[in-house]
Amino acid sequence: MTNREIADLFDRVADMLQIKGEIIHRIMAYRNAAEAIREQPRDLRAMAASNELGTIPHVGKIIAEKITEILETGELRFYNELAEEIPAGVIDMLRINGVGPKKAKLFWDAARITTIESLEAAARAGKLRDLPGMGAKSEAKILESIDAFKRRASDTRMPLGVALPAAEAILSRLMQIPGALKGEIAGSIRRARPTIGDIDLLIASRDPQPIMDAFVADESVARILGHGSTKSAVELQNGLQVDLRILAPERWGTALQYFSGSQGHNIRVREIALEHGLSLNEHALTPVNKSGEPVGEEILCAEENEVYARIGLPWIPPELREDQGEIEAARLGKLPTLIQLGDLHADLHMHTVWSDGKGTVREMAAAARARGRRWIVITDHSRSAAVANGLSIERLMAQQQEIRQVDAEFAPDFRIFHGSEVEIKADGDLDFPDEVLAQLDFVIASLHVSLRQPREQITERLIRAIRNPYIDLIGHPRGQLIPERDGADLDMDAVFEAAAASGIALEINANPERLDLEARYARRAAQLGIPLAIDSDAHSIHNMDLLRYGVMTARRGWIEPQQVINTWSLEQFMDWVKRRG
DNA sequence: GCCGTTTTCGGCCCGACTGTTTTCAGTCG
Repeated sequence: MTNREIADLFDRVADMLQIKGEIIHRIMAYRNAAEAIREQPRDLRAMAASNELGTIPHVGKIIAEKITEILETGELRFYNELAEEIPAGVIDMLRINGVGPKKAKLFWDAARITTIESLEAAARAGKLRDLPGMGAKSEAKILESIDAFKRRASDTRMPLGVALPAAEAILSRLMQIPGALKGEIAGSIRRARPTIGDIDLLIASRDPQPIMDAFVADESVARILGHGSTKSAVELQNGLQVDLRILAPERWGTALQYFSGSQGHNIRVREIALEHGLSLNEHALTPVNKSGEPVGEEILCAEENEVYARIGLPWIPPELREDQGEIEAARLGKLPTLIQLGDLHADLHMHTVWSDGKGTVREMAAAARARGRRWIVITDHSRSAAVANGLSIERLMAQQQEIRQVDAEFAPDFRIFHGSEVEIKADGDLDFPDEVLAQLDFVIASLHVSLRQPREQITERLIRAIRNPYIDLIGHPRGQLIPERDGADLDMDAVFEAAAASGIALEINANPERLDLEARYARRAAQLGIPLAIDSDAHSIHNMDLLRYGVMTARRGWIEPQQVINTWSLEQFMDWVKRRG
């Protein structure tokens, strides 16, 4: 089983324990462990072999034993026993908005309802309203939620690349309204999660009503879900839910801290606040005694850094707030200095009209220069990428002539180098022979085909490319597409080991459909000393603006500027390429 | 079930909203 499957299994255990009415802290222990396993970049199998499962946060002796059992037998007896007791459909009901463990158990016990379908039938027949704690309104709400559940194709989350521009557009319209003092996108967008469940907007104002009214009347709104004076929620045409909260500017700091999450991070922060005798919520810090009763005046925080400062911590960048070690690092004064967009001097991966791009070499160069880059590498597709109009060796050499010519026009302030995104073919061979690669300034190798090969085969295929001294960078190493395609089944420990040994760089592809390497792998790679590159993979001049998503992903992966080769000086970069051969 | 800047036992974040209730339980984030 993969890490993700094991994490899902523990979440399922938590669901079942919740329906059984187990104490919440035991349930949270399973949920915390599941989340930590999902974020773990190393294979649990390898960690189990070297007795390292206990180093994963929220994994103690008992859960480590359960992981070992799953790895050895392919199943978990504890889960099987629970599954025999509780019908699968009862767990499914938890996915209906408004149905939690208590309601699910009630429907099961009192009405013999064990599927979403029979829940819907019972609601339509008016049979739910008479159950204890239920009424006609609750029944109608459940029907509405089942409809909404069926409308959502699955548990689809929106790619960051769709959610962020939508959020920016709405927020900028709202900020035009007089009385809107400050505005920020909070929630998982601010933390740069690659997929987004809903948009959280925050505005500081002393006159919320006109802003709220404008929000629910916004051109992108399809449906109003709630419309209060400090909090409203709408659904957009594209199905995304947007929450807007408006609060007084003197409470901005606590509110932004709270609404940025993550939940796990906030729990840790609030625990630390309590150690300082302070109870933290979105409104303020309040001095409390041991029993949690208020013993003093509210402490207001107008800025987020004041919240952290009051509890003895430096401000923590939102991209790190996942309870993945940022609290410990903050306590020790060891938070990373995260990379910023302005640190990037170069873009090392882009396409032109020579293959499947929309811009000419000259147009791409001018656009990159206008965006503050100092050099670029043109990396069109290689010959076997027929659908992408891949270049034959003859066309590659003709392209080199054009690139040298345009480079001469732009030099010395701006440089254009000649590269290629060489296909790693299904049999593991590279698409161009070494003597052709040797004539290029910088070479990327990428997987595009046969991504579903068995783990051993595809891992070996990638490692062969990594060991080729003419390859400088592996493009989008895992081949994932957001939100619909998982990455290849690669043994990432082996990939990283080979990369560290060869000195090759790995890409954080900035295209929001890729964001590959994703943050947890980028963090692991950087820890192992593997250089990274952040590239737009632009197929048009507009695509160059996607670079920011790569930077957001890198920040989420704790990446500092010097770990990324496109932050280096041109001399340093050329030295590095030359030393690679 | 996890965890330790008082602790290896006894804690474990905090509030808004909703609907059903006469003061609270359940759900959600």
